[in-house]
Amino acid sequence: MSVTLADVAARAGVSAATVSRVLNGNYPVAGSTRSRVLRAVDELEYVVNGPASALAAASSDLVGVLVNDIADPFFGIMASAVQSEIGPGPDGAGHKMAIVCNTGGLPERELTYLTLLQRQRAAGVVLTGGAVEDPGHAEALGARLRRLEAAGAQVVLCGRPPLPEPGPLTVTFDNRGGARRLTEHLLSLGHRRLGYLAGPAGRTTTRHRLEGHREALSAAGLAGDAERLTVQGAYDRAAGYDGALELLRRDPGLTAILAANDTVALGVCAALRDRGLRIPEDVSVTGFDDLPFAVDATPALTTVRLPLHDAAARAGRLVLGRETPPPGGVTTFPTELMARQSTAAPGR
Amino acid sequence: MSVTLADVAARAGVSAATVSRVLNGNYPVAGSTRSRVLRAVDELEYVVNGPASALAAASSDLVGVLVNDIADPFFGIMASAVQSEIGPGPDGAGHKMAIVCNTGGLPERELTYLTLLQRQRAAGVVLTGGAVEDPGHAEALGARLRRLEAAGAQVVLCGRPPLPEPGPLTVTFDNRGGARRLTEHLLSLGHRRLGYLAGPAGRTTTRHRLEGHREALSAAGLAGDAERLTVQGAYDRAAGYDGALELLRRDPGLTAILAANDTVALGVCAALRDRGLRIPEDVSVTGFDDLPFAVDATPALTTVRLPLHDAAARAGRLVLGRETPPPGGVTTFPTELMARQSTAAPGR
DNA sequence: GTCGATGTAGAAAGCGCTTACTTGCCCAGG
DNA sequence: CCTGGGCAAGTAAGCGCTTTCTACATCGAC
Repeated sequence: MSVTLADVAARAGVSAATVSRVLNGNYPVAGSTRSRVLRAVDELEYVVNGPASALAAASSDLVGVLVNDIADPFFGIMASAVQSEIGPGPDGAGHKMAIVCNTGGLPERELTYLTLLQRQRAAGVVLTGGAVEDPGHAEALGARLRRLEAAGAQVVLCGRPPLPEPGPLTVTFDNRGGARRLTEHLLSLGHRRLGYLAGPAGRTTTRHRLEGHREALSAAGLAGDAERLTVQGAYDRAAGYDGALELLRRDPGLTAILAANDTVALGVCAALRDRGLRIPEDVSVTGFDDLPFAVDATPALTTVRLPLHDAAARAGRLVLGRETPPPGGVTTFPTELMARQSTAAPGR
Repeated sequence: MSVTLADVAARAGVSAATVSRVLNGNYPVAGSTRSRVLRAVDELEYVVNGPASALAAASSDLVGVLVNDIADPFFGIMASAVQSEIGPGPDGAGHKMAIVCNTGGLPERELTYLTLLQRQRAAGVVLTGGAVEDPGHAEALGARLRRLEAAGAQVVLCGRPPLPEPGPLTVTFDNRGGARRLTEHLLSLGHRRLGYLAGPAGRTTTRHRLEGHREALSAAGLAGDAERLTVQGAYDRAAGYDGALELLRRDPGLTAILAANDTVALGVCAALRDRGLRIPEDVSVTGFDDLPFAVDATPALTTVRLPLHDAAARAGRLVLGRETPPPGGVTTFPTELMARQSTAAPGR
């Protein structure tokens, strides 16, 4: 039915072992034999049986990439970067493929997918996105990751904080510093009444950004207001819309709103506009992440750039063992303030 | 080292065959035996060896999803929809996983990935995005798809036109009708000098949208202008920016620009703004696709909504054989005009 | 009381590859 | 001229599952 190694071997007049060695290139084969085999492969249109080779070699060409939501460019960019590191390059070489798993941010789903990846005998797994801060889940997750590693998979966390030692390799962002600088930027413009839309509760990303924000406020002697003007919500547009209205209710005179991310910021802008408030004249708005659309918003969003592509590419290299990890296994990427037109000195 | 079927069988006091049958549930097993086996599975934390089972069963739990660029929400939305159909549901059941392949729109890469998917013995493949209209590539692609199908994979095209009979199952959009209605909308507002940014040459999506556009122009007796005011370009923001400037050069008095898609439209808006032109007072702008950010643009983009999620979900069901295809195998989804604030009667 | 269904479980033969081990060969050194 | 080392290729034993075929009860029916 389908062409096998043995067929190729027969055609080339060699043994199956030799064909395998030519194909895997990890054993000396004479030049003439090699070319005879390759010709036979070509003529028969032979395609390796991946499962068979994974079974025999006890490891597959598959790398799992866990994301909260692949439709969100935040994760799409990271998935794309991982894939371009592990997949076939411009030369067509490289056989690894990415299994993208949409967890929807749900802890159980995360565990389910990790088991499925172990079942596929994945060569590695990249976990992107912030982690859920539930002790129970953290433990279950840690156990699952250890089992994966025991099964021979390389685990890399990307964009989430390191797990307690000895945890998996980690590539993360300085969320806290970014949030601090963003807040300092607004403070330096003269803002004193800042609303903060914090993102979903119980996630590390949310907490780190909030900490950075409060750090800056405390340094400016505004710690008291922080509690009152912080609203939790999802990482989506609707949360931004509703959250902005809620903040205005709590303090109709606030002059700036920091959104949990760029998408939330869009919702904030829509709400402010519907309320007849101008940006930035009446209220300054900031995002976070610097996704491609941030620069196209009107006004262009002041935000914090995360080097999503670079970080995920590095995660991709680490998962393949193509890059040596730093001592401790944790790489933290800096974040950068992108001051644009959605922030200005308070005008009211 | 790792727990196998045999270990589970030993622990449950049954044969490996029985364990396999319990796990696959396609053969009668007595209730008491079944529960003994499941307990053993639990106690030993047994995880099926996917490659081994794929080898023995001659088909894996993997479904390939080819996209041009996973970082683009257009594809992200489709990938997400496919995944939610095939992957583990809310109940945790379902074992299929999606291998997302970024082709970058490159024909060779497309072929490379299809071979890789065949190598993985993928149960199915969903090809999204417009096809390249090169006869050579079309043939190579057709051959590759036939080989995949011969190898037992179910192939589904999603968002690209059907291949000549007997081609694979297809789910597609009425791009032409959408473009026609969009153009009619502008014509009915009174526009007579319309610029068109057509997207990359040699792709079916580009051609179909262009045809719809010209259809409407011809019906209005404006066929002559069409040629002159059409500019080809990429599907990105920069193409929109440059294209808009080029169109203004060709006809400084044009009153509307139709962009190849929403992302391109953002570039158009930026260029117009830089030129000091107001939207829609001076120039109306339209997008295509109705991606989430379209409604957040300022002004909100008039565009054509493609039911990306529904179409891709259907593709996901078709690829698993969970939905019976219509006779002929082609489903065309309608598109819908979303008239928003970026279009208005010409004001100059 | 015997016989064919019927329902449940086991035995064993692969699935197509990888890889440790073995073999055969050629050539340099004694 | 013989021998030992090194290279290239072959042999064959699995890898962990699925599935066909077989075995054996149990059971209702004649």
